[in-house]
Amino acid sequence: MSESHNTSTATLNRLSVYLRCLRELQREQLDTISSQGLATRFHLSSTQIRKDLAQFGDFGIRGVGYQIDPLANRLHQLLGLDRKHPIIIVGMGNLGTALAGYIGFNDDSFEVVAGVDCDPSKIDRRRGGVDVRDMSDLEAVVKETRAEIAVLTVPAAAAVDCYESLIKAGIRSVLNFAPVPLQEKGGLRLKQVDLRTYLEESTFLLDPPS
Amino acid sequence: MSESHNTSTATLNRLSVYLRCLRELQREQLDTISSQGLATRFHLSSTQIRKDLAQFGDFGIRGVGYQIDPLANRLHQLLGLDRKHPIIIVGMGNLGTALAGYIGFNDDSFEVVAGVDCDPSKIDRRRGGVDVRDMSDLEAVVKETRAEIAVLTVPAAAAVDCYESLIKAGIRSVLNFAPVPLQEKGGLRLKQVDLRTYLEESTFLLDPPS
DNA sequence: CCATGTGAACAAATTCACAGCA
DNA sequence: TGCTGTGAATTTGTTCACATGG
Repeated sequence: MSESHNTSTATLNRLSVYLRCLRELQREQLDTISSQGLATRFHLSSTQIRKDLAQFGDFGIRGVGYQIDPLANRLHQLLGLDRKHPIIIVGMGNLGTALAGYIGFNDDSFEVVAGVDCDPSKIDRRRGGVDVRDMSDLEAVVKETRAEIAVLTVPAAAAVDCYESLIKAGIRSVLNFAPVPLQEKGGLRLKQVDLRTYLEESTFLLDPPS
Repeated sequence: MSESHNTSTATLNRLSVYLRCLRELQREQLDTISSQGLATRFHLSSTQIRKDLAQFGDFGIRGVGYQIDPLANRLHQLLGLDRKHPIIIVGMGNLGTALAGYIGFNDDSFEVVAGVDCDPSKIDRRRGGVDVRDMSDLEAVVKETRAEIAVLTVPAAAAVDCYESLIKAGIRSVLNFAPVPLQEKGGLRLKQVDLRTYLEESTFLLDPPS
């Protein structure tokens, strides 16, 4: 019902999940689904589904549930997936190259438009299906490709500098895979994807202390 | 001070970050640091640092701060990093191969002991520095290597089946990179690392609705 | 006197429970 | 009747403020 956007990250992540669930239901030719149906099918919480969705309008039909197609369309649009987002990969090592191939594969909302690196042996070649450009041309690459999102996959030692460069170049959102905590600043969105932390979370929980 | 483990994921992730910060301070030959010092240096919250650390004992010295070496050692131990954790990679495509090289690089707490895949052209070769074994030998591989943690990097369509197999094979913790919501069950730890969701979070926030 | 450790206040997120509509 | 949408209750997490101890 509300129109202002103070949606939490947690809610946002769930919207993304809901959309994926709906896509699956669409493949099964279903027409409507109740919050309870979604919940049991995909191990979610029905109340939470209703709360999350109600933030953006009254989609549901009481006594019936949600119409899958319109709801999926609305989520698609809400998440900004109705236009193509150009992405650059910063650091075309193995991980960067793998992600370049991974993102945008079978997807028409995201496109990896370039990689950048500072290793001369990689520059001006194709890797992972994208052209690799010189890191020192970053600003030009961003301008040229209108990239909004950067995936940061450089070694830890280079992460802070690269991050600063990305800000200067006008990137608006960064997914950081380097195990270095960067700080969100200005209007820039930052998401830390920290494999090391995830593994350490596991090992703590595997045999908890005392 | 408490001895029972009901530590939240959020706290756990922060412990991992604290340890990394302490490592940096160690490289700078520092001896002690106050919660305030840590906070301003690394853009954290001093109160939260104290609350988080106090859960595991009284490490700090009032009026002084924390002794870096003992605290780092304790966190290292708490996080289970004082022994080596064998990891298998399930799905040795580009992403799996890249992660195989990435994890365990320069690290003595984690070791990738094998990859598994069902593509015959990959099986029994080395990729990303590890031996690739046949997915159908999973149980044997897990037994042999005593792997506790699995990194799941198979295509979406295969994720659920592979996950089930991992449970059967006795894996205790899974890091899932496939864009498929799996459900945590039994004593098994599950962590979703969903690139797609992260990107969609970005695009929502880049131009929020209405 | 300074910085920790912590109870108490506050804020955020989740779950409950039910009124109201198709 | 069945399921949504939502206030109210609860749980969880964070911040404040200060008593306590080196």
